[in-house]
Amino acid sequence: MVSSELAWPAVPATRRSNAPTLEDVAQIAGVSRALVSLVMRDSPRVSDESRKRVTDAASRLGYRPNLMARNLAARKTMTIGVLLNDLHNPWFAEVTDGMHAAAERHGYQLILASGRRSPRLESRALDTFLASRVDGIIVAGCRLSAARLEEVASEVALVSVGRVFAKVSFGSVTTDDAYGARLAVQHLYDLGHRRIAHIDGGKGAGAAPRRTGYLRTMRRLGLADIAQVIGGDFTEEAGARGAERLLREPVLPTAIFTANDLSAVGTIDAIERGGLTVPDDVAIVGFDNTALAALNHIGLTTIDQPRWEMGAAAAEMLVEVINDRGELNDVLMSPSLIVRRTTARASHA
Amino acid sequence: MVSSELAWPAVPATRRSNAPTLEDVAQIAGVSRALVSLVMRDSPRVSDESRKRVTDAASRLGYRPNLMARNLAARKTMTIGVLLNDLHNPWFAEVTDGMHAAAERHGYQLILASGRRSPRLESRALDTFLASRVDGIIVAGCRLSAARLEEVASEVALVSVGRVFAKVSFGSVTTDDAYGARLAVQHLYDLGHRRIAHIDGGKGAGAAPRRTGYLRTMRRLGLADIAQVIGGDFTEEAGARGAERLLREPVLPTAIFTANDLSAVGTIDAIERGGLTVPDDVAIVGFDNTALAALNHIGLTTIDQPRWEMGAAAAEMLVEVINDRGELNDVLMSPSLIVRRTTARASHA
DNA sequence: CCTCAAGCTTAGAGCGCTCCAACTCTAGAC
DNA sequence: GTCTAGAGTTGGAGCGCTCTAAGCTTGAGG
Repeated sequence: MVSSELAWPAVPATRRSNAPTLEDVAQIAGVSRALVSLVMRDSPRVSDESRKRVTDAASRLGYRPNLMARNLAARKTMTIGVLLNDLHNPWFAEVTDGMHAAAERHGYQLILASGRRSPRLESRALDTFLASRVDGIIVAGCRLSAARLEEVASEVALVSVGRVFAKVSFGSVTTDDAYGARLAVQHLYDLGHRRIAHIDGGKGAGAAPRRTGYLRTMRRLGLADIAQVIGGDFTEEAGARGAERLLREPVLPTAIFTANDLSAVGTIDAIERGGLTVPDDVAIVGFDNTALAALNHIGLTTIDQPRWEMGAAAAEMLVEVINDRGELNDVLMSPSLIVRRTTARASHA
Repeated sequence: MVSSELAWPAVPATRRSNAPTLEDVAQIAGVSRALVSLVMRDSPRVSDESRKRVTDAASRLGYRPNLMARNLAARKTMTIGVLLNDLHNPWFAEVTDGMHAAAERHGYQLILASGRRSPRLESRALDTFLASRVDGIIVAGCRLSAARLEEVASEVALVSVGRVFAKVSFGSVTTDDAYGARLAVQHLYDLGHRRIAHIDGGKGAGAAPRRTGYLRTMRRLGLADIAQVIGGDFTEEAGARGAERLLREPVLPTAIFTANDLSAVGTIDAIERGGLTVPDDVAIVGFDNTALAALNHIGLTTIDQPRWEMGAAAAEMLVEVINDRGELNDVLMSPSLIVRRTTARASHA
């Protein structure tokens, strides 16, 4: 008892944690700290014998390099901070998968943070990334102002996915939403539809280009005079309200293009409640190709965004910039049409 | 030119990065490094005047504490690593929200990682957490073996959400799935249903207790002889197949309890394709109360898991343990019944 | 026998911060 | 006037790692 009490102060006050360090491994292996460091970093300039002694000692101790110490000393972290605006939206999941793949290929790690749909929290998460000295940042579906992002971009390379900003010093990867809208309208036109309405997404992300894409295509097809935009906000509710409003009009559209899949589901619901059938009485095209659209129960014709590829492209661009091998720019990716069961040839055609 | 060349070596070789440090702030403010450190950590033992000088200098320089250096020196990170098994599943989003709230309340940060449905990647993510010396780890819906998690738990406090493990040294927070199943069956029973079938989730997480909960409740209600479990796997497809199989039987169930919402949608779809209506011919109860169930278009009666609360409870428990104020144990949370439009009084009752 | 390059290994000076012991000042108690 | 108790501040020793420059072998070439 007494001996242990006496022994207590002998424990170096400078080592509280019991996690083994490089030093410990070096001591056991009978080599210098630097050599252990080289082995840990897979340096080729280490003899096989030394390597084995070190790895043996390390595994015996259960040694695990301390990333904070390593990154601090190496002055780089090999990690990319990814700010996801909303974990609830599966769009982000697939984009993130693409980023992971690209980052991995280049030896980078991803650390994720959720903005929880709040600009304030998003901003805070970015501060944490900066404080952690990540090598680059990707913001996905970010609600922050261009000014705030500029600020961040002045400290570290940054790429925005899913949202472009005019005249900024950071990169972006987005879908060509206007083109997607054109695909939707053209598809309906090809099926013989002429009276095609659009339930839009109001001020939501991507709503504007989808709306103008719709209008422009209608004009191009000579249908400008019967183009009809109903205000919405990307919710199921909005889709239903829009459809109800259309149902009250004297002459019904034969097809509706909604700003996203969720609204499309609301639209379908309202139309069926109104006693009409989809696609026979009214054809519907959504946007985003979410899991919802793919449900057999729904079978929604929609526009697919290359989410995975967008994530991969963003990470790829960022890595190139971090390594001074490229520069940031705005990448526009092409969406594609996914035909399912909510569209069919116009009945009067 | 020459002067700049001569000047080059004069730049201290010890400062490559241009990010300002504590030292820089101290110099500008005319105080010691220690004082700046105190101000940065909001210490109360700093005079107002010094505080102002320091904060002024800091903001002038755009100083931002280096988290790696801070955590290294402080021997703690005030962060909790959260391993999400699958970003695609919105279940994780809500659980994470709960964690965020609890962590925030205690001054902890969350860093997220995605296991992307792969045990190998999950394991790697845990290694990264350990290397980053997080103060605690929460694994959500983790597919890793108990042995592997034990290993991790031996290095840092760990809590599992959504999955219990027998006799382990880490905590868990899960839903009482058996009780949820009982709620579902009892609800149907109260509506007059007797012939209640179950389409299960096979070997999926939570499938077993839901199945046994169903069977036990049927027995308790004296319906053991007409209990019927159809094999499934949590997919829409499985729900449809199960329903089709039931439709081929001589005597139909008047109600079906499916292991999750997605299967329920498949079941509804198959039943309606079979010419029957929900809920008049067959009532359906799902499980999980996902966004899918809440869609107006679907209106699924289902069992709600207190996801947010589960996340919060997990983070809360972890923080208590980290601060030596509590211990890890297994928490079972109660689900509740959400009645929507896929259940109604049995027609023959 | 000396030289030298190649291959391995090491010492030591940081990285940017925290934390503790110690120091300097008042200002009030006696 | 001395003493003491804070309050405020500081130097310096780490935290665990990387990286540079230099050191030690060894064996081939001269």
